[in-house]
Amino acid sequence: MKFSNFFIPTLKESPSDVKMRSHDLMIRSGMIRQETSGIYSWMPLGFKVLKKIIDKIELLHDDNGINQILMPTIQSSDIWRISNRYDTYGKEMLRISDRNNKDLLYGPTNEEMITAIGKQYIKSYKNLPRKFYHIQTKFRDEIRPRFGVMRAREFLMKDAYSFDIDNVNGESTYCDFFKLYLKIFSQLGIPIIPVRALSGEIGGKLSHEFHLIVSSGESEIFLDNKLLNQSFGSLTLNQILNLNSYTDEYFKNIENKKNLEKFTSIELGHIFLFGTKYSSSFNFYIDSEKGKVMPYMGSYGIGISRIPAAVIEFSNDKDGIIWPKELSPFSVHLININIDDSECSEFCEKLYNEIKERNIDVIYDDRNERPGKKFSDADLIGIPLQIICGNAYSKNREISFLKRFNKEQINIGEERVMDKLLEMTGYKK
RNA sequence: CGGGGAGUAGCGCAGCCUGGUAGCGCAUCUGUUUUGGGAACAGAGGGUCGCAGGUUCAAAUCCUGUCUCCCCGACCA
Repeated sequence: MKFSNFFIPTLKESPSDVKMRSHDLMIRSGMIRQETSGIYSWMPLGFKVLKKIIDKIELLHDDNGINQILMPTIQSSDIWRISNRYDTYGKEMLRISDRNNKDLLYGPTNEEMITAIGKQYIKSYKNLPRKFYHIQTKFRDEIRPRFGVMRAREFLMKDAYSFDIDNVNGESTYCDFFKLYLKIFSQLGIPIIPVRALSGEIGGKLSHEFHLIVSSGESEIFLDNKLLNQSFGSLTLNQILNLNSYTDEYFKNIENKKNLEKFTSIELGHIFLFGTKYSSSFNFYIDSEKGKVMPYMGSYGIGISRIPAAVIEFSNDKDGIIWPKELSPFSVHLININIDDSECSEFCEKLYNEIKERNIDVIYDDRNERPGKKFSDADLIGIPLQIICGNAYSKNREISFLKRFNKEQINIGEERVMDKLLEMTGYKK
């Protein structure tokens, strides 16, 4: 992508009502634009990050036999009356009515709808287990939206739902999702901490949240700090249940509070095994070898649109964003300093095309701007590797490689540029 | 919902107290000179002063109402 053809409306000054670092940087780097309280447009750069996250999540869900569907944003009140949540969900639910005065709502979550879908099609235990997911906009009318997309009213969420024959199989599915979540966050470059949670409005007994620890986080979690450097990937269900980490709500109810340290964090994922709560209210039975049984269900959410903000909150410096390479909107930021020097520009064009041919996501700053503006935009946008072509090329045929995270800069002869690039972006060891 | 703050050019703000017909910085456009860390100079464009009503010869400014946004708190997959 050429910078001149990619709309990135960067700002020098921060909007006055912005309080959180990530919110400020998302606005100034032209990722998002506020439409009204808690509702945002995603501009090209922001949407590109979102798509990186979506792609990774889709890939890993598909790999695990979880079927992608797309449910509507608008739901009928009917199914919510069946679960009795139409009355209990409260003002967070945005209620609307159509021209015939039928009560509709903008979905805050989809347990009811997926249960109705399951009930219609799943008739036999031979159809279980069954897992679905969708990635869709949700709306929750938060009392006080804040911090940009961090606590938005309209937001993008991945929610998955599972159907199992009984509790044992349900727990096994739950355990699979637990591990899938660890894998997803790991592949997004996010050091995640799983914590035991209460299940709240959704209902049920088994629930975990997935948190990113940052000092500016809105959540509080309590954990044994030995867990900070632990990998959780190979845990059994029993080990998962005995993890010494808790949400603040859960923490209040536990007995042994020794060795638990408090951290502030951002919640990025939440999984529940709620059992027969909805299959029961929907009278959802299937035929099994033992006669009719109610399926055990679970739901599994990831706050997709919150992830970019959380990662920026976690990784930035005074000059801007520092993307981890896993979800950086581009892998390489090629900067042409001497746009008027034909040798320099020809080299950049050629290098740009070679990078693209290798399917490496590159942004090429070909704009007719002063070096200072190009550097500061590059730092603000935060691509992990900057490749700078300017005077050093004109004089010595050298190109500068600059690592965004520590600003370490080295010069490389032109013949070794591609090799070095592959090495530094991790495409070649 | 309680408490507080703010709406003036795309963004950041001044002007309001003490009424006289709107200004600064950044950004944008033109020209010249510049060009390895947000350039300099010269010029230009851009505003229903959130909205509605009232007071007045005259309202961004005073009064009333209203809408919106932000902050703190309570709340929250």
